[in-house]
Amino acid sequence: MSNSKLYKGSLTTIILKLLNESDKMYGYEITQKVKELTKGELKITEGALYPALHKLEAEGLLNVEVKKVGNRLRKYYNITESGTKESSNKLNELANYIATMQALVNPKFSLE
Amino acid sequence: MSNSKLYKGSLTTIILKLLNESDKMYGYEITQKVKELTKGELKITEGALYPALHKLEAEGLLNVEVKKVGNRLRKYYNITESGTKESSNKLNELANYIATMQALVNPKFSLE
DNA sequence: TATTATGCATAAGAAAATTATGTATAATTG
DNA sequence: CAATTATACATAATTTTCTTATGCATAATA
Repeated sequence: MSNSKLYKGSLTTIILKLLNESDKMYGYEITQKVKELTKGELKITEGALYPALHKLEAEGLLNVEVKKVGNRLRKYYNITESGTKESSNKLNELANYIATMQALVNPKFSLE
Repeated sequence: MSNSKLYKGSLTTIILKLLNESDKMYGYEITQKVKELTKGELKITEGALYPALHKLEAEGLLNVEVKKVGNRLRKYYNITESGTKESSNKLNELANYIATMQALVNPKFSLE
């Protein structure tokens, strides 16, 4: 299977990219950052985000550290070495997907 | 709900776009056209394509016409008026999604 | 003659989201 | 000061959309 798949896993890419750029982030912070960067265009729902974070942690791409801030808990995630590699893979996949879709939709962007 | 969703329905967009540009196409032809335009990057599977075509027809976005070619059947689909409108919507959604992802992934492409 | 290409289809299962809840604390607003 | 909104986590039920597997049949090619 050498061909790329139809892209449907944007969320993982977003999470890995953001965590690859910052020291650590917690879930709620990610939702706010995405809202800010996309001017409200994209809203990460909690029902999607938290399971995704748990999965990435289980796969060893993220580490988690619980911190008590005031009287509330925060789970800070930071990216692991293999998470960094996967982040790079996912970003390449995304760039490839975008190029592919542009070739389909706009003949001007034909693939070489 | 004014915000765009995470993009996961590329196939419908592809089908509507191709049919909006040609008089009529049949399923197998669509798979080949996509393969050609994307230099093999994207392969539409039949398990995804045929149900998608049936759904678009049920929604009134496509019309179907069965033709016998040689000794075999082909189902030619052509786009309806509302299909053309939906095609335009889907293409806008896609362009918007791409811009959003680029803003997330590459700060250079910040949304104005 | 066997494999590959053409042409349709559906069913089972997986993946990844939405929507709906639930719990709890902190801050703001009327 | 009471009610709402924001912060912060979580899970369950459901839906959507895909992959993989299978089935049937004809035409072309090796």
